[in-house]
Amino acid sequence: MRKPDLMIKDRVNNNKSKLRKGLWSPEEDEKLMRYMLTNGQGCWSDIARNAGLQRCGKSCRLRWINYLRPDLKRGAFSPQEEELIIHLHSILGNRWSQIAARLPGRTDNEIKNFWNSTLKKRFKKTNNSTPSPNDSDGSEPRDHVTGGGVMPMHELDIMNMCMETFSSSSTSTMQNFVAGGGCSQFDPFPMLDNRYDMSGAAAAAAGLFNMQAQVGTGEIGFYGQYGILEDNNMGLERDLSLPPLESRSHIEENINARPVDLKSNINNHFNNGCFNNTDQSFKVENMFGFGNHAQGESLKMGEWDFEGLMQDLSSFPFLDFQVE
DNA sequence: AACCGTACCAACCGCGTCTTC
DNA sequence: GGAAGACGCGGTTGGTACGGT
Repeated sequence: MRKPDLMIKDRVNNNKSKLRKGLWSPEEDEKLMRYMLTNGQGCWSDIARNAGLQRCGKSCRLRWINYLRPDLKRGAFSPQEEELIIHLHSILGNRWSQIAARLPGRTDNEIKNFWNSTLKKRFKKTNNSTPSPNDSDGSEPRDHVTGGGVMPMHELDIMNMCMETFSSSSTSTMQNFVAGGGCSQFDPFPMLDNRYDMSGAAAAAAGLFNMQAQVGTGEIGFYGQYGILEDNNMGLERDLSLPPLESRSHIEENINARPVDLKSNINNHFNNGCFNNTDQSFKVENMFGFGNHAQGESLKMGEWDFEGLMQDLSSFPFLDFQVE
């Protein structure tokens, strides 16, 4: 993208509003990063002001969510992630945030871009048809196939993939998953929450920072998130209809890309127990993100069909680990 | 080497929803 | 109850990278 020094023009253009637009400079990134790590998330317009950024809160929010968040996974989508995106899109349509919620470390923007730039074209080429019936505009989920008969090939692939994924983990894995939450006394990433935390027994066994929970490589990751959908032990059935968002399993590799001081800051923070998955005092609300999406609230607009949807999803063979 | 077209992606914009006063 | 501000989402834009000619 544009080099920071080429943004002078932008700066000049935006003198009137005093608010910068365009690409973020490394200095701005660092300011925002520092502020978020020190103060945590709050009102975005306050964050923008207090962090000394001449940006609107909206811009700060976007930058944080799409780029600075330590748990973001960068790089190409794995074939398994592609499959999952295709599958979820066939069900959810262009509800990128909901799709992203099931792909650890991926943002809605990233998935949206990937869909529009890659998958859409690929399907046009190979199929002369759309990747999913939603592709036409995607705003409305189609009737999904679980009740209806023919299962598209990619869904069979996903089933196979997930069966492999859980062939050695199944129920106990998911119980561990649910029981293995982290703690959070100070969380600079309230939006991320510990709900993403701990991709199951693998995490419990290996420890977060040693675990390379590569999404789509067979470790428990995003598929596992479905696993808590019907875990009634927590009495959270309804809330669990919105499974966890991203895991933090890629924090370390992202941290490594940060300036040293920030890196140590983050490490200190996490080592101080926030991701200590042996902490038995974990909070349910942290684990499941009551701070945000799944706040135990009523379904919001646009989620009206989601519960039923997920119920249908639970009928997928590859989700059988839930009820074994 | 220069040009062109395409792919990719960061960021903005507009709108709907939620929250607060 | 209504207005204002904040937030979140999806669509779109615009710039850079890259490959082909």
